[in-house]
Parts: sequence; structure tokens; C-alpha cells
Amino acid sequence: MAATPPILDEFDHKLLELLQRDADTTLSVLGDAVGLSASAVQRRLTRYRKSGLLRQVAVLDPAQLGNLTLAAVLVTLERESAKKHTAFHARMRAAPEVQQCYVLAGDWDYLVILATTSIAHCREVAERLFYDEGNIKRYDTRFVFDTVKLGLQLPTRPPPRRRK
Amino acid sequence: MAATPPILDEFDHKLLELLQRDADTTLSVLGDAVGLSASAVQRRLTRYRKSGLLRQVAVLDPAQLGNLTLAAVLVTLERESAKKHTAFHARMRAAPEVQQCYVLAGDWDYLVILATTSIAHCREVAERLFYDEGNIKRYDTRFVFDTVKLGLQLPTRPPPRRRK
DNA sequence: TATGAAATTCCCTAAAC
DNA sequence: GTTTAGGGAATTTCATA
Repeated sequence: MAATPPILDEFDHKLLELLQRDADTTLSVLGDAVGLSASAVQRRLTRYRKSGLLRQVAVLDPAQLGNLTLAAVLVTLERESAKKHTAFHARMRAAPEVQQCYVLAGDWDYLVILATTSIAHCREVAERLFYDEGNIKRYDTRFVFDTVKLGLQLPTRPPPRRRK
Repeated sequence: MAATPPILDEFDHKLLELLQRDADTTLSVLGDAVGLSASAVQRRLTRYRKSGLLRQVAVLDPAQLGNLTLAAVLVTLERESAKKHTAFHARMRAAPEVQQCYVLAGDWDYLVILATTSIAHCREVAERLFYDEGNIKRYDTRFVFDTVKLGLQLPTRPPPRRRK
């Protein structure tokens, strides 16, 4: 069961926006920014973390890592039971080379972002994940030449109305 | 100019792997995990941060946010000068709805991940980013039904050899 | 129930070695 | 690289609206 959808107030929206940009900000700085005491901010962060809404991760700069091969892979499964999809999901989540995996609308079932250390490594992983398993109908690998922007920032509320 | 590529030792690889999974780990816990004192770990983290290799961000769970519309957009520009691409890059980096933007090999120039609050919002953003500008040849929007896996974990070294 | 301020604990940071 | 010492931040307690 999914946790009950949290109701976010104005403080939450602002805090989550700031944290998504820099998770190192101190509680007192966050408090000053949103107009709350450090204690109040701390309690909210604890709540986010306990509910699983928020986690903190380190993001590396791909440009500073040698031997990095990124690829976007489009995947379509054979028409099968939902069981097969569940197994596919588990496989994606378990593979360390799978950065992201999305269920898509349209003629491709999945978009998978792979992070590997070489083209050979990428091929090996793709064959293991998308070929050896019998229920994949087709997959298409698009190599990434360059990363223009990298983040996971999500909007927590509708954008402000813009004048026409 | 890019910074000179850092040479990473075994400690660095382990630390970066741990931090990409949980950036909240304390210095002493990290030290215990890799066999180093907390101070030594602290100096390394400072080095990563100063070089721009590492930054810390909060990641939100998309499943817990109402009104979230994710989309993968494939984009191809008109055959134009590199200038146009530079302008496109700047536009992608400046737009808060653009989560990620990759330069692709193949028949599509770019893959753009959009995070918006509704289909209407997504359409508005896509038209602003990919339609109003004259140098876009075509773009194809694939809506995301579900997020199976979400992260930005990168490998910092080749994988261990696996037995056949 | 959530707040802000004070007290405590713990961690980060910068020394010295 | 380690150990040490000091300041600062995170966390808890408590009184309050």
C-alpha cells in the first residue's frame, strides 16, 4: 500500500525546492529562507525522510569521470502477463548499471538510462538485461554523446500563472 | 577549460559509491566502511566538492507527489550552425522543467526529460521550448506512465570481471 | 498539534603530528 | 595518513499558543 498522499503547505514547497537544489543547506539557513525556526525545519525534514518522500544522494559530474558510457535504451516486451513486467521491473531495480527506468506511453514500453564504463560493458549489460531474457520483443540503444543538463528536480506544485 | 581529470584511488571509488547511494552517511561511518579515519574522509569530500565532481541533492519520490507529469521528449534540430545548439543547450539548462538533457547518437539529436505538473503544463512547456523556437525540426513527446527506478548513480571504475 | 528557544549531543572542521 | 581539540550544526527537551 502506498502511504497516504502528504498535504504540503507553503513551507513544505519552499523547503523541498531548496533541498532539491542543494541538500547541504543548514537548518538555520533553510529556516531563514522560509521564515521558520531551525527546529521546525528539522521536524519537517524528519517527516519527509520517514515517509520516504525525501532522500539525499550525491551526484557526480559525468564530464569529470573518464571511461563513462551513457545510453538511452528503448524497450518493448512481448505481449505477456503482468507477471513478466513485474519481473522486468525487479531486474531493472537490481541492476546497478540501470540509472533510471520509466514506463512509457506509445510504441515503446520502457525507457532505460544505462550508465556503464565502456561500449563493451554497455553491450554486455544490454545483452544481459534485454536479450538473454526471452520476453523482450525489441530494444533500441541510443548512445549519449554529451550531457547538457543533469538533475532529478520535481515540481511540488503548479507553476505560477504567467501573463499572456 | 575542464579541470584536470582526477585520479581516483580505491578509497575514492568506495566513498563515491557509498555517497551516491546515501549522501547522509556520517564521516566516521564512511571511514569505518572504507578503512580510513573520519578526517581523511572529510579531506577527500572537500576535494570532490571543490573540484565540482560531487554535489549533494535531495531526491523526491514521484509516487508521493500528486499532479506530476513526466515526459521523455526526443528532439532534432534543423541542420544549423553550432551556435544554434549552444543556444538550445542554454535554454535547456535554464528551464526548471527540464530535468535532464542528453545529446544522442542516431536519428534524434536530443533526449529531454521534462517534469511538469499537468498535461497542460507539459504541453505549454514543450511548445515554449521546442516549438516557438524556429530551429527545431521535429520533436516527439512520450509520456511517462510510471517510474520503475530513479537515480543518477554513475560507475567510477570498470566492473569486476565475472566468471563465464 | 505545531511552534520557537534553550540545552545537550554529536558531527564537521581545522589544527598539530 | 592519524589523533586531537574546538566550534557549529543537528537533535532533544520543554514551555507555549
